[in-house]
Amino acid sequence: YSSVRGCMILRPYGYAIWENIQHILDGMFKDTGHENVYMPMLIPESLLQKEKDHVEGFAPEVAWVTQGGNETLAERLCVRPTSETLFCEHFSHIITSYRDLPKLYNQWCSVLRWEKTTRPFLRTAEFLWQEGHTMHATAQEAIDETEQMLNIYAQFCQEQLSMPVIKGRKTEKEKFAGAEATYTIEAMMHDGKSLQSGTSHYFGDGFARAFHITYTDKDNTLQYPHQTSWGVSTRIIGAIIMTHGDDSGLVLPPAIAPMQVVVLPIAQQKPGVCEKATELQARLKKRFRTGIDLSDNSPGWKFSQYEMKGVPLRLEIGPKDMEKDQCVLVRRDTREKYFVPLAELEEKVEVLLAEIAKNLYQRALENRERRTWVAANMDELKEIADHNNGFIKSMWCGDEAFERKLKEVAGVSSRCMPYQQEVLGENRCVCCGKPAKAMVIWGKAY
RNA sequence: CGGGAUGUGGCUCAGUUUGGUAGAGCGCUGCGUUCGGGACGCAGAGGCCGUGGGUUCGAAUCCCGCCAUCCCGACCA
Repeated sequence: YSSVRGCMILRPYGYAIWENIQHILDGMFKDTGHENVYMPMLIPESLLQKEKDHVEGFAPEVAWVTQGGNETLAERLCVRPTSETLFCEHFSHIITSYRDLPKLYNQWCSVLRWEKTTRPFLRTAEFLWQEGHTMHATAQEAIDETEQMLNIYAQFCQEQLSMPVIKGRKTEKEKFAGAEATYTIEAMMHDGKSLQSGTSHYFGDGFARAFHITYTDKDNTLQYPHQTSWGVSTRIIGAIIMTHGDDSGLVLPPAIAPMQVVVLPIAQQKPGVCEKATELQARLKKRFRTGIDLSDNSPGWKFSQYEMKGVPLRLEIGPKDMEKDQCVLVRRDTREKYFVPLAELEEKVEVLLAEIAKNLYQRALENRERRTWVAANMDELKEIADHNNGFIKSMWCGDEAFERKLKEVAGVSSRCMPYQQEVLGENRCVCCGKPAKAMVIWGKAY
């Protein structure tokens, strides 16, 4: 934390993780036709007020700028908690014809929310994120965009972060302020608590109407465009820590690890060892993010240090190895040791990094499956929730009152209605026994 | 925002009950010996005891306000 309440400092190693995440995601956004822009950090109050649900949702947690220099401002400005309103105002100026659509914008920035309770990474007052904002001619196009971006997030989490996620839709109670529908990827942490790891919203034309964004269609009729927004934040770093970490510290997925391999000399005072270690680092650097530690800390200290930092692979090189023209590779996830002929080093590193990514995914998936239950009625659900953290699947009639009730009696909230719906038991609501509308996953959230 | 707890070298904490010149371990600096799972010896540096006020001859210690952090709950999208 910094000296400002709830605000976190990202030091180089942590920021490097974010940069790697940014780089991969940004590529995925651009591959699907999105362009980066930058909007101001400040929003005039009148602009924030334009969409009723939106302002009601965010007003309690925005910070205000009321003074510039020595002058009190005629209109106060809020520090953006999210930028829908700024994008909408801008869209209202630049969209006039169907030829102007779609607009596929994204921005990387930080936002500020005056949270009552903060938690490092998971809920900080200011946090880094990307927010995509898009405008489309038709509802269907916007719905497809919402889904496409959710799929990109899910793919990123599963393939790059080795983090299984459940794609689904949020209930009315849990959806974004001003959205018609909110979609989410829900991940389960090591301790069974769930974390919303990314969201994608479909707005319909609600904001467009509030901000008077219109375009002329091919047949010369005035239309409202349909809108989406979607975001992933530094919270995802918290998700990585809590999905894969163990008692020795971080375990980082190779794709985003600032250092994929760390080269550690053994008996480094012996002639040639440091030179050999440096040479191996230089070799590996051509293909992998590779670090080296030539400090005079003991080897044991270094082992612990880089395990704590979650470096996926450790390379040990000492006099005994040099005699045999080999080195030792040790995996962070399983701590397995491999004696590797130097001629095969790059190939072995490549294979092991891929195996680590796969194994991390499997482990996380197994943890999630082990902690997933089905509840047929409220008593069962409470019984499960009282003794476990995890996902509880059950049928639900759609009544919001029951969401509040379950929060009250069992401490769980609805995480999502998964895309992959199932019909459990006799398809009756877990609370009232009436015919159900959807299967919901309940859980304790961070 | 409610209930509870805590702020003392970089970190973890003792000292506060019973007011009397600020302590430990780790870390840090230098030198030497070590080095295949968090090495060791010697010598050093480092603190307006969260902050503002009050009581007192004297406050880390007692009283009041504020700020921050942690746990539980509410809020959260």
